[in-house]
Amino acid sequence: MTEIEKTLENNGIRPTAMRILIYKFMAKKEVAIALTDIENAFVKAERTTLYRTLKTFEDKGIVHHIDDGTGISKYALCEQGCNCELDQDLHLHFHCSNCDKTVCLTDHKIPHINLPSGYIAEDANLVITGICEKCSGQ
Amino acid sequence: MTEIEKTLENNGIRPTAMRILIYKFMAKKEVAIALTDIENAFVKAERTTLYRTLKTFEDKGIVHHIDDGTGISKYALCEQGCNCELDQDLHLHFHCSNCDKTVCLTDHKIPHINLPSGYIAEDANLVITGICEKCSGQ
DNA sequence: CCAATAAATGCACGTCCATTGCACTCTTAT
DNA sequence: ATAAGAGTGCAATGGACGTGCATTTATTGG
Ligand SMILES: [Mn+2]
Ligand SMILES: [Mn+2]
Ligand SMILES: [Zn+2]
Ligand SMILES: [Zn+2]
Repeated sequence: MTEIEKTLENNGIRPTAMRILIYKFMAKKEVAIALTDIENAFVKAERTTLYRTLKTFEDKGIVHHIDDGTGISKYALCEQGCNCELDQDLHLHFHCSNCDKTVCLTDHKIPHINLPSGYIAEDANLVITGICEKCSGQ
Repeated sequence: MTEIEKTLENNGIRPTAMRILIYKFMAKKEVAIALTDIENAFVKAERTTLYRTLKTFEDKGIVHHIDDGTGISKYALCEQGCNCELDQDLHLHFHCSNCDKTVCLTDHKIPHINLPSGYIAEDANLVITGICEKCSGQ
C-alpha cells in the first residue's frame, strides 16, 4: 500500500484508482485547482465523478475549498495538521489577475479583526488579487 | 431638482424615474442588497433594467459591488468620498449565516498584508461570516 | 468461490444567477 | 419636427454547480 493509499484510508476514503490519480494530480500542483482543471487532465473521466471526488476529499478534510472571487470553486490539498474543517486554518489566498491562478499563502494567516459589539465571527475569507510572482517577473 | 437627481447627474448618470427609485431604495437600506431584493420591491420593473441600473451605478462609482461568498452579488451605495473604484476603500464585509444579510463595515478597513516577494497586491476582499448583532441579540 | 450488499461511477437532466442581443420607446439636441 | 442617442422590455443564452437514478465495481460473509 502506497503513501497516498494510506492517507486516503486514514481519512475514511476508499482508495479507488480515480481518487488516487486525482490526489496525485493535486499533490504535484503548486496552485489551487478547479474542477475544470481536473476535467482537462483526465478527459476520459466523467465530470460528476471528479466533482464528487473533490466533494469527498473536502468532506473528509483532506482538501479545502477556496472561494477566490472568480465564481469558480478551487481546491487545494490541506497541509499536515490543517484544521480548516474547524475554521481554524484561515490562511489567505492570492489570485493573479494576469494568469488567473490562485495560490494558498498558508503561512499568511488572516489577522484577527475586532468586530462591532454583537457581531460573532465564525469564519473568514481573505483574497488578495493582483500579480503573482511568476507574472510580475520579480 | 432633488438631491438624488443632483447626485446622479454629478456622476454622469441621467436621472430617470427608475434610477431615482432604485437609488432611494438603496439609500434607505442599511444592508447590502441583491438584484433579487430590488426585483421584489419593484415587481412592475423588468429584471434587466434593474440589473443594468446597478451596473451603471457601479460603473459610475456611486455603488460598490460586494462579493460576500454566497454566490449572489450584493451592492451598496458608496459613502461620501469613497474611492472604491481605485481599490482604495477596502472595508470589510460581514455576512450573517443566520439571516443571510450582508453589511458593509465601512470603518473596518482591511489590514495591510505583507505578501511574499514578487507578489503585487491590487485589490483585496475580506468577508467575515458569523452571526450579526440583530441575530445574536446582544 | 459465490451470492448478497454496499460503494463508486456514468449519464442525463435540472437549477440558479449572471449576462447579452435586439427591438422598441422615450429623451435630448439640432 | 426630425434625427440621434440613451434607456427599457423581452427573450434567449451561458456557465457552473448540483441531483436522481441506473449501472458497474468493490467488499463482505457464508
Ligand atoms: Mn485545509
Ligand atoms: Mn464604494
Ligand atoms: Zn500570475
Ligand atoms: Zn443576522
